[in-house]
Amino acid sequence: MPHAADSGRPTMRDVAREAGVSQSLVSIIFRGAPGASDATRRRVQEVADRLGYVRDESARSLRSARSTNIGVVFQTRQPFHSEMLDGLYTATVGMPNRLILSAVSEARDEAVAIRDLVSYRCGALVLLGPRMPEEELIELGGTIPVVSVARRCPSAGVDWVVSDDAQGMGLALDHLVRLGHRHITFLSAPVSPGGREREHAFQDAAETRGLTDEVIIARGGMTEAEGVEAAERILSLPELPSAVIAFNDRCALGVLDVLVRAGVDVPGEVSLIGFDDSQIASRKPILLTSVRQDPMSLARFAAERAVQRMSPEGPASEPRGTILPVTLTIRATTGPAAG
Amino acid sequence: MPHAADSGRPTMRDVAREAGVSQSLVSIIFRGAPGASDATRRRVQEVADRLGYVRDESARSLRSARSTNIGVVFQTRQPFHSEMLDGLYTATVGMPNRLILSAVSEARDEAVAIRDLVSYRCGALVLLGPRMPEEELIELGGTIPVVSVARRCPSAGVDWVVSDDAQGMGLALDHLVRLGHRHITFLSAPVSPGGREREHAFQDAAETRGLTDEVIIARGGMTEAEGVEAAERILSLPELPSAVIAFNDRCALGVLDVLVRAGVDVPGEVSLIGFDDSQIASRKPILLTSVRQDPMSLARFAAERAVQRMSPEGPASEPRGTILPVTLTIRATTGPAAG
DNA sequence: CTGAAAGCGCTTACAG
DNA sequence: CTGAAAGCGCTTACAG
Repeated sequence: MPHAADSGRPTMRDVAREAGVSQSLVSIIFRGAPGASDATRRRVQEVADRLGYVRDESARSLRSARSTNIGVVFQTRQPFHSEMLDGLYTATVGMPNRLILSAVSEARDEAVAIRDLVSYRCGALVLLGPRMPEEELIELGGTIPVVSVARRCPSAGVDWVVSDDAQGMGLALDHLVRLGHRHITFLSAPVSPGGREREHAFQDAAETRGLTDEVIIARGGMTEAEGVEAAERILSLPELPSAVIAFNDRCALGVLDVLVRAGVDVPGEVSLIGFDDSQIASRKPILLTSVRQDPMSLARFAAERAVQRMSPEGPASEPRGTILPVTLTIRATTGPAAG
Repeated sequence: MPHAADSGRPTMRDVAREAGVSQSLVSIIFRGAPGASDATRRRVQEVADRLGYVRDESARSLRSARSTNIGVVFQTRQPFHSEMLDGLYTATVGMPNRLILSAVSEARDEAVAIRDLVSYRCGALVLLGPRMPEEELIELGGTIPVVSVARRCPSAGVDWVVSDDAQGMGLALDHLVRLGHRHITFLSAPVSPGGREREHAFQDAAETRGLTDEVIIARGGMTEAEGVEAAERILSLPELPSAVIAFNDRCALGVLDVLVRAGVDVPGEVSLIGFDDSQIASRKPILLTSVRQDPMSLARFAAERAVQRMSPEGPASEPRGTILPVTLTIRATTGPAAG
């Protein structure tokens, strides 16, 4: 009387029967475990393909002693998150670990996204730019291995990987100073993940270079719209800064749009630098000079660390925080200071 | 000797023991099935929350007679897909159906993305702008209920939902004609999902309005970069068209960037219309006139149809294709024809 | 390699 | 409501 879960999908049992082997052997083959000859592997694989067999992930995951799934929380509408997703998929090609995605969007907050991943037996979580309070992040890290990407976490229980904002700011400022700029405005986004760090990095870098009095920190943001507003405020000033560093590329794009339309020559009158070096930065005719955070490296690191933490042999205690180097991609929005 | 799957996560059994009820009852409560008083529901829920219980989705999904999971294939780097993801999450709030995401990216093709969803026991698939050959799409539809979004499929075995391109083109052309435009260029993207339909819609709409001789179909594309190239070709012509309709907003943005920088007055010299009315279209200072495809409506329809097809009582045969109406959002890139 | 077995955490009927 | 039971499709050890 029980059920009729019969979706018609073939099971391992079907493959085994059809190939004339035991079900255990099929399992061995699909897990890539030792215990089958190459010839048998090929034959069974062929039968499976012919039947259209797809291993049931729910059953595998339920029965497995260790979970090897990596849960990924990302935000829709964040192009940089999309690039990191690409990187995560690339980084896990050929690995037995599967990526389980969970999006944060208007109708779905981070807590729900995380709970969903837990319910799918993820062995570790990769959180892209998590926005939850720090206490919650730390608490979560006590439950399950967590890798926070693009946000630091001062706890021994949470791994994190960020780009080197201090280095990035140094590169940006050195580039500008070399071009003769001194009146430089940084458009900050203190409420975003990693926003405070980037602001401090700017302050420190300016100080080190003796620019403290000539430098301004102004309200920016992490979206194009906020960049637009910031640019409008800048245009209303009695004097334009000679260079602007934006919190990220999206903000820089908003600024650029407004400046170009206002007839401001970029970089003739104002130089502009973004952060991320996202796909759009390299696009003609934008050609934005930008501090390059490599989404691929961030993703690869996050995936590797997640896998390490899941495995029993993994390093249980090791530096939890990692800072990846950045580079400056110089394009067409920076040039010699006017005058 | 079996395993040590003990992740420490509490199970239904733990909740039952702690709450002093049977495991069956906890299951009833978590499924929202009848058979428990409100008071008991509250009490058990409290215990579950206290223990940090999260229902195991692998087990639920494995044991359930019918799968209610909706698998979603989307493309990273497609902002419109992100908007539809938001819509899908919004549309499924409060429904028992869960969304399982699977991305198509550089390192991961559509076939792999789909296979992954099958392995997670999805009861139906929602494919955003599928790019596979039509035969494969039809074959897939024979295996599992499929809803193709933004691409038609002439088969009784596949549901699809698209925006009304014919209506959209009509709205766009009427708007332009009313403003006095006759020399109108359409930037096409024939290889993209739904690309051919949109091109035909333009041709038909132009014909209906007696514009056949004054209208041009040129190479466009679905990315900003292709829009940039198209705009550069347009600028090299002896005479500018009086209006341009782009395949989508991304293409239109590339065009707009180039025109603005070339000192072309938009809409003074050239009017510009996009398709999608994506978030970025409404952004200052872009303010792109665009044919509005509502991602929310597309998503809601896709989710509802997927649920219908999964349920045994669902309409087994009904119109499979649905065309949703569009609107024209008029902003700042369209104006009276010059002269 | 085979074969029989246990069991992951649930859902699902069923008798009380 | 309870309680005992079967079983989803796998993984995992174990004796042969």
